[in-house]
Amino acid sequence: MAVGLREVAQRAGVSTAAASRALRNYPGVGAETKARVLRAAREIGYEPNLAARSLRTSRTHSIGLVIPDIMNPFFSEVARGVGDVASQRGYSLLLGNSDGEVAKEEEFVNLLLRRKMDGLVFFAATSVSRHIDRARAKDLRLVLIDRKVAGFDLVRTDNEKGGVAATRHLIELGHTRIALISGRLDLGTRRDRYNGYREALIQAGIVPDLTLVHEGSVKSDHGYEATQALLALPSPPTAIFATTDTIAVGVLLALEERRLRVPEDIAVVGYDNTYLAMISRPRLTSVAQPKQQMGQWAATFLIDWIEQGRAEPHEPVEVVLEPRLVVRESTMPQVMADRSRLDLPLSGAVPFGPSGARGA
Amino acid sequence: MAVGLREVAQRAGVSTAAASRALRNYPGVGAETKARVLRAAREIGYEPNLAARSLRTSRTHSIGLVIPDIMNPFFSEVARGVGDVASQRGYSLLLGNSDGEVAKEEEFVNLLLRRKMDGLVFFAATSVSRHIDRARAKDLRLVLIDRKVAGFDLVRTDNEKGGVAATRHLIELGHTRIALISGRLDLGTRRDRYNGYREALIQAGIVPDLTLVHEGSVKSDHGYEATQALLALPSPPTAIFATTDTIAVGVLLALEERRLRVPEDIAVVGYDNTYLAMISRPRLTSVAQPKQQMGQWAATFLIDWIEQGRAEPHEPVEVVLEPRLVVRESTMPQVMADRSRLDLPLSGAVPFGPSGARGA
DNA sequence: GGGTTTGACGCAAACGATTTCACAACAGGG
DNA sequence: CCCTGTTGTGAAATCGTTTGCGTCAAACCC
Repeated sequence: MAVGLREVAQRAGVSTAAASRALRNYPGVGAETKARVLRAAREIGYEPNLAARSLRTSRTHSIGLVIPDIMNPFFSEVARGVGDVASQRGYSLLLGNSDGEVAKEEEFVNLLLRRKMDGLVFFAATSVSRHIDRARAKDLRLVLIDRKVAGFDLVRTDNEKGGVAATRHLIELGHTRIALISGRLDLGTRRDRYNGYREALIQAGIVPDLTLVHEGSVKSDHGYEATQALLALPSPPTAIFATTDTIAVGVLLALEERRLRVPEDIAVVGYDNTYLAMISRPRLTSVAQPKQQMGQWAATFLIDWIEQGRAEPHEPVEVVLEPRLVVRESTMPQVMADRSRLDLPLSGAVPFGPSGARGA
Repeated sequence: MAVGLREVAQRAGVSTAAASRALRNYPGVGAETKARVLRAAREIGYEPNLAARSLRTSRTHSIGLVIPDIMNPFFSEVARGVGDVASQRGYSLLLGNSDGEVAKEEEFVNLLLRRKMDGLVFFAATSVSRHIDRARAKDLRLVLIDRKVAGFDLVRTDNEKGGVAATRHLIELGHTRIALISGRLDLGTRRDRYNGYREALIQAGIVPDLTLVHEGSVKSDHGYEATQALLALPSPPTAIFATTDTIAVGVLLALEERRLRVPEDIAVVGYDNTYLAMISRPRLTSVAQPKQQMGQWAATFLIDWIEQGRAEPHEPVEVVLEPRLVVRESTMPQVMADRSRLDLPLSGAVPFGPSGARGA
């Protein structure tokens, strides 16, 4: 009943070897024979068994993607980018949600090993951990996004520059007491944004004030609570830089409850330019990262590596994409006044090319 | 260099057969031998090759998920539900974005066949198509979400009831001219919501007015444009039922531009209760579907089917989950006044059990 | 026309596990 | 002491491909 290569070969009156070569149009098989094999395959509805092929070739044509949570709009956009490139180049994508927990990450790395996936795109929770060392030992192909890990390729945006852009924008609007609300600062990306914030302040001759810096989680709750704390200060800030749109949403809520006007009383900048930023009222000025592109780059890298190999020893590659400040009403009321259309990135792929990237 | 079962067996001084049994703790191997094998395996860091296993057992322990677009918050929540159950039960999840295009769906079904995945959770673009027939012929295990296809299991929510709930809510608030803006009505779910809307109107003695019904896409653009059209009517509606939160976002935008107050001038209800609903201003009253649960159910179903098989011939099962109306300020200004916290579903799993479901 | 190159094709050995079956070894019962 | 049943173990077949190598005929060269 099972229709395998054997059946195809039999029907075409050739050996399985010939059939195999014909189907993959591999040299060494005559035109006429090939046609006969192809026809036979079509007639009996042959589909190659990829498990068998993998066993033989030790290539699975599948890559993994480990992210903290697919429900987070940032990650789902990246995932979309990875998925597009993967399917376009003939790879399957295996998805894993780690919730940022090392244990779950480890589980997926294990799976990668057992399934013999060809590679992995990885948002690591931390830069050093047992499973990453193991991955290194087994010389897995790993491409990281946003978190630098020694020895592996990395795709990221310039978060420091983003932090500078956001802060400088507020400074140019005349603000001097600018607060920062962030997730835990032990992570590279957040640390970079914070550094950018500091740097912009210092460059403008403003002395950074640590009472205006709130470190916590990236959840809206934290934005909400931190804002309340900030407003209770003797001299509260006139602007808030939330290093995540999700945090910014909490900030806006707290301000709304206090009946403070945004941006007249307090200006707010977010980060990531998810559609939270476009939907909130007022719409959020936010630092955009090319999320889909990040995914596309990571996948392209990984697959190129898989298919072309590498000269050894090699320097790990690092692609740094540029962030872009998108100004909306939460800092400048007039700016969106005439923009009537809403461009939710709810579907459709972005065009993708090497533009905007630079190696390092 | 490669460490396989052979090496483990050799090191433990047994045959590969014994080693295989020991590692899967399959009966027929002595306690002492087993211990030796396990230790040997651990010592040399053995990981079974799943491709080889699949080849032999014709089970891959992997399932596919085909959705239109992972960037759509509705689908990413469902995906999270599917992913959680899959990984909890030891399955890998392969993700495919179809963009609702039949061609891409077909591609993924092909892949399913070739990779010999154990099953597929599927948001089909249409109920009848070549690849679904093919799937039927090859007796693939398919579980559908939201779109009924003859002969296959289905997980859905009661969209008609949801439509009734939304509409009745507006009626109870005193509205009689209630518009509906929807995506294309040829899809079952949307048709059901529309039917619920009609039914609720008729039950309340209101004659449905077709000039108040706008069919188009589910994008925000459509909501925006349809609203403009509705406002241009000689007697415009006092309430709008948008059958998707994304549409509702466009509606709110159009109303805001006309300086119409929501809900005082026009009330708005959305559908899906994505976080768009919680973030927009005013927050949207919306019909909630238990999205993660839908995914969890679908995956549970599929895996149960895979592992336990079925009595043949079987009736396809249909699980219908209950929608729930979440009332917010876009219909009742006072309702959220004291709710200070924001509960963005940006991470974390929901508890999951059979509650709330009924078979059919 | 003999020798050599070429190209098409088949044989059979992998790949790394699972599983069937046969066979020891050993115990207990008659 | 033989027979039977139980339990643990190993040899070998198998899953469906790919691929190295050998064969053979046709084509080519001088």
